[in-house]
Amino acid sequence: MTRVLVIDDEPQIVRALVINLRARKYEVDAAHDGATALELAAAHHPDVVVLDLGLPDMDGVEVIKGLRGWTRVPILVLSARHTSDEKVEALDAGADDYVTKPFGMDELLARLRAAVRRAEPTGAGEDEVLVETDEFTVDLAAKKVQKHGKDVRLTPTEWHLLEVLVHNTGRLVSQRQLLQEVWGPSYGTETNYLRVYMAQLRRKLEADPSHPKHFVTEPGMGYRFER
Amino acid sequence: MTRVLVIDDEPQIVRALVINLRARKYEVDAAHDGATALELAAAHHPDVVVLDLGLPDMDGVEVIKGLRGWTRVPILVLSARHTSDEKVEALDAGADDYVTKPFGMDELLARLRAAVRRAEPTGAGEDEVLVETDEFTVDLAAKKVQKHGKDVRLTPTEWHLLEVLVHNTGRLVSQRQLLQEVWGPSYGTETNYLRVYMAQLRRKLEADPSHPKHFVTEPGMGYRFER
DNA sequence: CTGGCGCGTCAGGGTTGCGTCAAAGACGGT
DNA sequence: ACCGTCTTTGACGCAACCCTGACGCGCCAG
Repeated sequence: MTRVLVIDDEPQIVRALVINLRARKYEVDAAHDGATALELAAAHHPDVVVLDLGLPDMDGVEVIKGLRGWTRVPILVLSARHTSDEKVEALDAGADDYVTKPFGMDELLARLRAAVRRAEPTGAGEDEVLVETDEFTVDLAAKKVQKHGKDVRLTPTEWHLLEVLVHNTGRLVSQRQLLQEVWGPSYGTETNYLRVYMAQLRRKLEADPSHPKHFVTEPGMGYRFER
Repeated sequence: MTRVLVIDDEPQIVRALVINLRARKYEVDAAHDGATALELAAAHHPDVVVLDLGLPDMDGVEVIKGLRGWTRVPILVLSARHTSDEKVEALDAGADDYVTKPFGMDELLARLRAAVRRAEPTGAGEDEVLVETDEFTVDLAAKKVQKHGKDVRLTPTEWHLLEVLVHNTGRLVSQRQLLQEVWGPSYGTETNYLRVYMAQLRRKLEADPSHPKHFVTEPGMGYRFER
């Protein structure tokens, strides 16, 4: 059974979607704001997400990024905005499709089927949501890190950096790529940022920060996360 | 480089698409009817297809089915028809997205990026990026070298040199080419650099550095990497 | 035999890059 | 408006890397 997560703050839209989806034998969760949506997604691992960009608590694009931090689940965006910019922004943030309101239910369902269909066969190669080392654990979905069972507090930038590194476990990530993914495309040479934040990550996570086992420096090239 | 196949019978639309795509460094093929489209797709294996449903020789949906018979390449449908039925039919036939004309070029390009992005593999089913010899292995994706199972640390220049040689496994690479690829286009005669760094590579990777088996010198010409 | 050429090896010095610390600046919440 | 947290920026020491020059060896031609 296909699990759908519907995120929208307008009750009548949610109701219409839920009714139609349930009638077609989908399993449906609903959230009316971004925070609970991210929680639900982490807890239930839906097969597809329907997301309204106009949420009360946070920007819809932030929800997309939050999901894309740990999963490749198809995201179908709903929005009342017709402007090209909004669409481009959402799609480039990681959305798979963009439907403007008002929408035809038939079309939405067809787009949903298309999104689920192309995700299916890839579903076998599951992404690791929980990455463990001998001394700490990274939960990409819950955005939580534990060291010897105790929660570790990371700042947003620290987390983002960790996320990129863990996504490429074992692979070398160039300093340029790290800077552009964490700080934005206009960065690329500010390697001092990396030095500072790598030091903080190591101080918080490594057993011996001055002799890192998991956050390895490859001088002149980049950094590598080793399990 | 990403290969795009554009299928449309209206010359001005094809021209607009081709110009925009080429400007963004896509490799573009164009077909103006379904039959040649299917041929081109089979011959060139595009990474994404942009398909106008209104073709002179056959129904666009037939083109979709024809493609879906053997490939999962993302298909982005263009159409002047706004009716829900048409969209549903195309999407259920196997299309990935449906854009109605007139369309905004920005939006189309964003949808194209989204389609290409999700088709990209992550991590697992990768290309052949592992080169093995009897004594060491080179992982081009992770930028990692192991000798008898133990990691070997290479400096950036050493790695870069190795990369060029491995990319041309079995072929002779001229000293000029090596110098220009590793040190930059203004170099070409500083063969002493090569001597020093080849020696270091051999010392780190060869079983008997003074009698190299894999990093072969072709006197006066260049070097060759043999598996 | 001898000189020249190309290649391999080695070691020293200038330079770059990294880790660390500290402090100033920006931001958000109370 | 104040305060705490996070981010940015600068300075410094140290290690590693890159370049360079010198030397030895083998090969070939004169």
